Amino acid sequence: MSPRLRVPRRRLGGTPRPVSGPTGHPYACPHMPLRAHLSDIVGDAFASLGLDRRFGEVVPASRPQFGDFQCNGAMAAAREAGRPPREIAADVAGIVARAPEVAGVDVAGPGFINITVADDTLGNLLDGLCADARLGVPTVDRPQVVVVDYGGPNVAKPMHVGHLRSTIIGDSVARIFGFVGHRVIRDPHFGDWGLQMGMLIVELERRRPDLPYFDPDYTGPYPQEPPVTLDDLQEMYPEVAARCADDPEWAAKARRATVELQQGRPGYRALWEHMVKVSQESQRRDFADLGVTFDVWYSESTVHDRVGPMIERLRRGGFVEESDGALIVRVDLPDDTRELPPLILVTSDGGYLYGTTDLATIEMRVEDMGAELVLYVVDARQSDHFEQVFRAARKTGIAPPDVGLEHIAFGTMNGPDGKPFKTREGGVVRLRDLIEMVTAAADKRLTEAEIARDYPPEERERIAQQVGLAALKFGDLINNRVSDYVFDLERFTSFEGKTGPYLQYGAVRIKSILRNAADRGFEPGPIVAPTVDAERTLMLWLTRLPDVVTRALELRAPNGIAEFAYELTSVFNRFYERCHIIGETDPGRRASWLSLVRLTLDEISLLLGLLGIDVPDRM
RNA sequence: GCCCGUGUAGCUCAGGGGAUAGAGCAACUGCCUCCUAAGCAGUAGGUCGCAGGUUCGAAUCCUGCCGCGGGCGCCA
Repeated sequence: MSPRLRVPRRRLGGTPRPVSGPTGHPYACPHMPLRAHLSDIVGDAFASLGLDRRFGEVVPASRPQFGDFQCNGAMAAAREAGRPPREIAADVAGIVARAPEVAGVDVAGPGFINITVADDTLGNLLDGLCADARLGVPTVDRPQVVVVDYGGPNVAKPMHVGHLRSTIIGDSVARIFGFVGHRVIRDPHFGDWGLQMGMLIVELERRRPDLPYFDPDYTGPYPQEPPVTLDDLQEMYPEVAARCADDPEWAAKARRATVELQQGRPGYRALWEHMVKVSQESQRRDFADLGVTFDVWYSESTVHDRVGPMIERLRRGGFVEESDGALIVRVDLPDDTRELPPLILVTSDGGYLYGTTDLATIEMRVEDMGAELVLYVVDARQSDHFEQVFRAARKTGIAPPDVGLEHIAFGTMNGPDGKPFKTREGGVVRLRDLIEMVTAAADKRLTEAEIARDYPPEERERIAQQVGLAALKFGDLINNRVSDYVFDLERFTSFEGKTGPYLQYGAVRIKSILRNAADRGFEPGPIVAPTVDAERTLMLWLTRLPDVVTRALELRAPNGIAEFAYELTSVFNRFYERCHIIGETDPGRRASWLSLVRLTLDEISLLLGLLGIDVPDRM
């Protein structure tokens, strides 16, 4: 079983309510997309034969030589109708052929209904799209407050390639939700309250026992200057983590320090503030360089003050029990086919775990932020954790039934050996280094391109950044979200073929055409019926945007958008080769083409925008 | 052991009931007196892990098996 991605559905056998929020999306729809319109026409035909109109569902043709769209409903309807599918198809085709939007209908094979759209319908439709700022994409009729939790930086842990996926996918998902009209709140949800803090405290104490943070009797003000740099922290963390793994005594020390920090020991709190600040400064810079922004910068510690009352309320509600000295919420269900451990609220030594803060964070998001849907863009390996947290939130009423909680899981970035990616030295690749590598590669390519010779240095630099980031983001987003994939630096620094720069290049070509046209005084005009195959194909593809965005929204997955953006660009490039716009002597056709390519530019820009990728003016 | 994910061209990956399974890279052949060649056109490359089942139709859904990755009470 287990398909990869599909429209969210009930995932928990026997869970009283689905984890997902309502995902139905009746749209307030100003421009009926072409495919939906044809489905209506064909659906009417089925209905007039006394059959379910849903058999009329039309999809883009799988074999373009037979038509623009196809309907496979006749085969499906055959049993119900008690008639041969080809007969049904022929009847439907006869009716559909009368529609003015339809230029031709054929029945093929066992009962495929192939539809060719009328050229003037296509021209009119595209001309209408030019006037629509949303390019045909409807907004949801019931906007929701959607919290997107992504990025996942932790104190002291440098951002590495693992953070890339969460950051880029989360950013794109947030953009998609925002574009269709939801009110999106982006929150990186810093990890600043867990055991890693205790580890860092005891490690620093081991190295610098003289510092006042560790003296319980010290009362005076603590130093303003941070006692550690980010480099110190990043060097300390792996060392102490390894020691705690080997030595139970150190692990116990770290847990004790964590509890004392959480309980407010002044020296630890002062130290903690320094460590948080030092880490965040660098991480904000990384996010900024990726072009990724957040609306709030909350963290685990943000909800610390509500943890106590929350636990008290859960205790009174009878949701909590004690087990081996810890306070837990049981989340297993009678018909589970596996063992799901309870959520631990308070450890046996009095500390809070990230499940505790996650639960309190849901409470905050619901009560204070008005969240109706929360999306957690986090590594698939944490799916059990979210299952526990979501079940606990449902069971305790912290998440009301109409609030959606979804784990937007993604696969691991592996090395060539199929294991999570590591450098040759065994370390992780830092995000910062990765950004620099792709930028350098883009700069190199720019040097090779003659056209960039006379660009001002600042523009060159900006182009190199935009192109490098495009390669990086597209290289990740083109992958299916839940699949693991192999990290290949060559792919991220390659600018040919199915890459981000290929899309930017297509868009840049259009900008160049539009500039050249303007220089010659050529104005865009009404889009008219196509006269060339490549032009017609481009038009057809341009009508597909709404379906693509809708599907990406439903799946919470950007790769369909990346895929379509590539295909659209590819279709444009064929048109570009075939039809020379500036050289076109028929003024009406030239004006139509100018509008067509401008529309193409708008669509590519929109799609790239949803992926978090900018388009330079030239490259 | 139980649970989750995954297996498609030499490589990296799309596609998840519909016609002859796609793309990029790598290989090979062409195309810059013409809007940017980061491009375009073409050739070659596949028992969709294996075996059953459901269906008019299966890479896609179901069952079993095999390989790989991951998770499984006080880490995040």
